[in-house]
Amino acid sequence: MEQTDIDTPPEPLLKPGRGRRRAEDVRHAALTATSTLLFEDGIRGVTFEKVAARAGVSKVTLYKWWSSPGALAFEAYFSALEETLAFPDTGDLRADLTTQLHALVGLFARSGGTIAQIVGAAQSEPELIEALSNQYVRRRRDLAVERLGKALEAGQLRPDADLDAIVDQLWGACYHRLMLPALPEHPVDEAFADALIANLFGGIAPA
Amino acid sequence: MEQTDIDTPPEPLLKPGRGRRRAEDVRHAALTATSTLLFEDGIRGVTFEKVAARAGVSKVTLYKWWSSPGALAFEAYFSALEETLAFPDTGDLRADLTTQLHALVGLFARSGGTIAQIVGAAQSEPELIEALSNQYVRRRRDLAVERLGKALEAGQLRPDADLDAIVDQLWGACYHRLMLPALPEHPVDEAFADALIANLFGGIAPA
Amino acid sequence: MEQTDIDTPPEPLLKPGRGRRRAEDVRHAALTATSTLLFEDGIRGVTFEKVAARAGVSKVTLYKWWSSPGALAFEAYFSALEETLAFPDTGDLRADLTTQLHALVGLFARSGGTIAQIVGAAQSEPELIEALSNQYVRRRRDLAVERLGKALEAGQLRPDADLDAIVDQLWGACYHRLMLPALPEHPVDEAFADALIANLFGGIAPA
Amino acid sequence: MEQTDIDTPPEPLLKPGRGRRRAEDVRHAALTATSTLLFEDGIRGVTFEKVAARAGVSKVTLYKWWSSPGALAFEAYFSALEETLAFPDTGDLRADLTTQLHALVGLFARSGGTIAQIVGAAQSEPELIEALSNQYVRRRRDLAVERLGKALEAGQLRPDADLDAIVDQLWGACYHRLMLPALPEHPVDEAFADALIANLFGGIAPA
DNA sequence: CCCTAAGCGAGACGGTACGTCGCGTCTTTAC
DNA sequence: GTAAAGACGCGACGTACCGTCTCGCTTAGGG
Repeated sequence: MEQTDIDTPPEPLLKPGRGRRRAEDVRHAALTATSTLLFEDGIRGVTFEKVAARAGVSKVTLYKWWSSPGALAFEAYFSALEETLAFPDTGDLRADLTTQLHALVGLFARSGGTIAQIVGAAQSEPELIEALSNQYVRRRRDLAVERLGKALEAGQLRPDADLDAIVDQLWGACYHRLMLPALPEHPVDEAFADALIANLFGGIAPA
Repeated sequence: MEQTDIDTPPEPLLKPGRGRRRAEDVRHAALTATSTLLFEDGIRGVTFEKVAARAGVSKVTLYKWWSSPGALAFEAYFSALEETLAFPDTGDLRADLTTQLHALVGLFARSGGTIAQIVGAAQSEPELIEALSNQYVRRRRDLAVERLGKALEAGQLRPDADLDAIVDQLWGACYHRLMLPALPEHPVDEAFADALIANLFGGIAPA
Repeated sequence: MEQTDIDTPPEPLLKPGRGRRRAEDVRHAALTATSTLLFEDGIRGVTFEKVAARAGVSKVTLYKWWSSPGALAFEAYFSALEETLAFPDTGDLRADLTTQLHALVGLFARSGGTIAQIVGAAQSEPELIEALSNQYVRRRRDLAVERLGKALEAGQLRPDADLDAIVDQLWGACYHRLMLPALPEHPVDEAFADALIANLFGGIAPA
Repeated sequence: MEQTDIDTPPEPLLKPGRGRRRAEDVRHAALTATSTLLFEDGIRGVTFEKVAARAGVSKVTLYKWWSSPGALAFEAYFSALEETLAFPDTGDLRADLTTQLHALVGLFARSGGTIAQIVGAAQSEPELIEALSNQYVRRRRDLAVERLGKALEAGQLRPDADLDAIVDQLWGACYHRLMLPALPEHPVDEAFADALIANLFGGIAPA
C-alpha cells in the first residue's frame, strides 16, 4: 500500500527502497513510550536510551527520525494537540477569543508543566525551536491573525490596532505566567484570561 | 618559627595549591568562568566539570554553592543585571513604560538568546524556577505594579484596569516573541514595544 | 541580589568541645572509633574522614599521629595483641611450638580476615610495612628464634637446622594459607598446625 | 589450535548469536596500559581513570570486564606468568623442588614487590582473592601436589608426610618473607630456598 | 521459491558529565 | 597555643546518556 502518511515526520527520508516493512508501528511504539516517560519523569526522563529500551526500538532508529530527545518529546506531545488549533468564528470576536483563551488555560491546567518543559528545552536546540515555530506557533498565530483580520474588516476592531501584537498580548501573556511565574496569587485561570481581554478591548487609559 | 605573621595579612597569597580559599574568591572565579562558557557555548556549555577546570575550583565546591549548572548560569548572568530593575517615575506613565520596554528589547537584542536558554532550563528544575521567581520575576513585577498603582491613584489609568495583567501584556508579550518566535517578520524591537503600549492604552475595540 | 539563600555561606556551628584536649584522650577516641569501623567494614572502611567524624577528632590531629589510615588500623588492631607475643618455655620445644601455633590458628579463626587486610594494605605502604616489621614481625621472630636457640643448645634440634627458616615454615605456612587460600579443604586449623610440626620435625624424606 | 580461552574475563559473555563480538584488541590495550602503570607506580597507580586515558578505552568498558582496578592489575600481571607454572619432573624430587623454588625466588627478586601488592590488594576484595585462588594458587598447588604424589608413590617421601602442608612450608615460607619481612638479613634468595628444603627433607629433630 | 540485501534489534564502544567519597592542605574559631 | 570544625583542590569512583559502530536476525524484492 502506497498510502501517503499525512502526519509524517518533518523530513522522514522514506526511500522507496526495499527491505523491511514500513516502520509506522516502530514510530508509534517510540512515541507511546515517550509519552509515558514524559508523563512520569518530565522531559528529563525522555532519553533515547530509555525510549529504546521501553519501546523495543533501537537507538539508531530513533536517531533516524528525531534529531534529539527533545524533538521526540515535542512530537509525542504536540502530535495529539492538533484539534486545539481550531479557531471558532461565531461572528463575535470577543466571545471567540474568550473561548480560545479559556481552552488554553484549561490546557495549561492539565499539562502546563509539560508544555513549559518542552518549550524550555527548545531554547537550547535551534532545530527544535524551529520545529516548534513551523508546526505550532506560526500555525496558531496565523489562524488567530486571520480571525482578527476578519473582525477588523467587520469593524469589530480599531483600524489602527496591531493584530500581531494582540496575539502576544493574549496568548503570550498566558505563556509568560506559565513559564515565569511570580506567585501562586497569579494563576493562569479563566479570570486571568478575562482580565487580559478586558484590558485589551477597553484599553487601560482613562475614559 | 619567625615567619609566622601575627597580623592577618590583608591579601593572603592565593596559591593555586591546596587548602582553604576564601569563599568570595572561589565564587567569583566560578562565576567568571561560567560567564565565559555561557557566552561561548550557551547554557549547554555550562557544566560543573568545565567550570571547575577553568576556574580552578573543585566540583564539590560548586555543588555546595549551586544546586545545578543551570543555577550557576542563572546567577552568573542575572547578578550583573541589577540596574535593569530600576523603574523610572517621571509622572508620565506611558513614557515610563515605553522607556522600560525599550530597555527590555534592547537587552533582548544583546543577550536574548542567553536569557531564553536560562529561563528554558529552569522549566525542568523546580529549584531554579523558584530562584528565578524570587530574585527576578517577582521583584520586577512588584516594581511595575507599584508604579502602575501610583498611576492609578493619579488618575492615569482606568479604575477597572487589571494592573497585574498589564505586566503580562507588556513584558510577557516580549518574552513570548523571544521564546516562541514565529517568523523573523515578528522581531522584538522598539516598534513592537510601542505597538504593545498603543494597543493596551487605546484598547482594540472600535472607538 | 545579595542576602539570598544561595549567596549566604553556611555559618559555622557553635559547638562546645573545641580547644585543647589531652593527647591520650584523643588517641583513645580515635583508636576506639577505628576498631569499630575496622570490625564493621574492614580496612576499606577505615578512613580518616570517618574516624574523625565518629571520634569527634579533627583530621589534622589524626595526621599528626598516624601516617595513613592503614597505620591507624594497624595500631588499633595490634595494640591489643601484645600478650600473644609471649612464648612459653616448658622445656619441651615441640609442645611449645604446638601451643604457639594453636594460638595463632585460633587468632586467625577469630580475626584472620582483619589481619590479612592489614598486612595486605601494608604491601603498598612502605611506612606501614616497616612498622609491621619493627613492632610485630621482628619481635615475634626474635622471640621464636630465641626459644629455638635454647632448644638447639639443649640438643632438641639438629645442629644444622636453619632456625630462621623454621619460623617461616611454621608461622609463614599459616599466613600463606590465610592470604593465599586455595580451597576450603585447606583450612588453617590445629590439624594443619600439627601437620606442619610433624612434617618439619620428622622430615619428609623416607626413613 | 584447541586453545581454550584462558585469557577471557571471569564471565564468558560470549553467547552465540547476539550482539557485537568482543574486541580483543581493546582488552589488550587495557592490559598493556595497566602493565605500564603497574611497573611505574605500583598498584596504587593502577586506576580505571588512568588506564582508560592511556589505553584510549572507556571506563565503562573497563568496568564491564574487570570488577576493580585490582582485578585488572592481577590479570595484567599474572596473564604473562603462565609458563612459570610448569613443574619439572626429572625423577629427582629434591632437585625438582630446588629448581622450582629457585625460579620463585628469582621471580620475587624481579617483581616481588608487584606480586606482594597484588596479593595484598586482594585481601580486601573477595572477588579478587577468589580469582587469585582459582587462576593461580590452586593451579600451582595442584601441580605441586601432583608431583609430590608421584614422588610418594616412588618411595621418595615418607608415607606419612602431609603433601599439602609441604607446599605451604616451601612456597608459603617464601611468601611469608616477601610480605612480612623482618630484616634485610632475611632475604628471599636461593640460599633460603635451599635451607627450606634441607630443613624439611632432613627434619629438624636430632638424628 | 530461493537468494540477497536492506531494515532493524541489540548492544559494544569512546566520550562527557554527573554526583560522591576520601586525601592532604589550609583557615577560622572556640576554649 | 591547641585543637575542633570544615572549606578547598584534587583525583578517583561508578553511573547515565550520547552518538557511532558493528553484528546477525528478519523480511521483502528480485531473480
